[in-house]
Amino acid sequence: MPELPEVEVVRRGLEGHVVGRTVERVEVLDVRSLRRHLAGARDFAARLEGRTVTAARRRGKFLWLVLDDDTPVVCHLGMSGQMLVEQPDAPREKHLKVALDLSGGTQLRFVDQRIFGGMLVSGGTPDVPDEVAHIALDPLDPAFDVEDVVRRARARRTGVKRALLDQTLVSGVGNIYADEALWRTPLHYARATDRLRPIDVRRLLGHVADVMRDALAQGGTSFDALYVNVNGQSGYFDRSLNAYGQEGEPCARCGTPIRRDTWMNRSSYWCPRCQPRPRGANARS
DNA sequence: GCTTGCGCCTGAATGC
DNA sequence: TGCATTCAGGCGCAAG
Repeated sequence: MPELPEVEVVRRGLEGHVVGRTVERVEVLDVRSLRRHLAGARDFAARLEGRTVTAARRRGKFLWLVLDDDTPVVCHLGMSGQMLVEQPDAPREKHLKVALDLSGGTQLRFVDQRIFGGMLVSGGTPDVPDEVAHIALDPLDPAFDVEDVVRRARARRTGVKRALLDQTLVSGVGNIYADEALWRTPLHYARATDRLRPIDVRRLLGHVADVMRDALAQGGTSFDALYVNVNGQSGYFDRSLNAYGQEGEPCARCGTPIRRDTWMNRSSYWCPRCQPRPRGANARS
């Protein structure tokens, strides 16, 4: 699934291959991918056709193209979304949802098996589309304010992993990177945020940024790499995962088998020795 | 106002 | 073999 580094790789691909091109024709193959564009598929197409793409931007896992009338077109990849630039006559993917014919004879395709993602023409500004307004900055954003996040995290009465996954506190952190950053710090996922020391939160946020930067470095920045990544060869994270998906494997730090808990209808992986489970007031999951 | 949990989706993996 | 169930999880939204 696309995590923030993958979304950034996609953004760079769009910046290199889509910015400067004009949308000549829009084909919507599955309206469910436009369900958040309330005015419907026909309106979506009308708003894009004839417009030139001037920028590709990102905050957290939200991605948007800016058109030459300053309209942002928001794209979210959800769990399974892909953005591909291909020849118009290339074989169509099974889950192709939206195809944009671009000037210069290429086609931008939005492919999404599980339809958790989608596209929409947004209100708001090119810098902050409406759908992104409530999303916090991500740890790779130059304006990311660590001390502000430390303060706001400690003001909450919740568990530390819940806080990491809350997009209004810090954006771009998914289940995989939350577990990896907690392992690196190390902290148990159920530690109460209001009982953490500021230095612990600072360390945690530093590890979140490091995990993302490591993955971005591995993911490459070429469009070839983009193809590789979105085509499911996710060698991207696999090599460097210490916790996520490692149930039963020895912890790289202490050798204790990694545990897996069911948590919030998903999984949490943790080392029982390095990340001891908190008790009493220190726990909040 | 803040925190918590559900539902959206499909297909691979698993169970009977 | 074939059908049913489980699991994966980012996000918006409603309920607590």
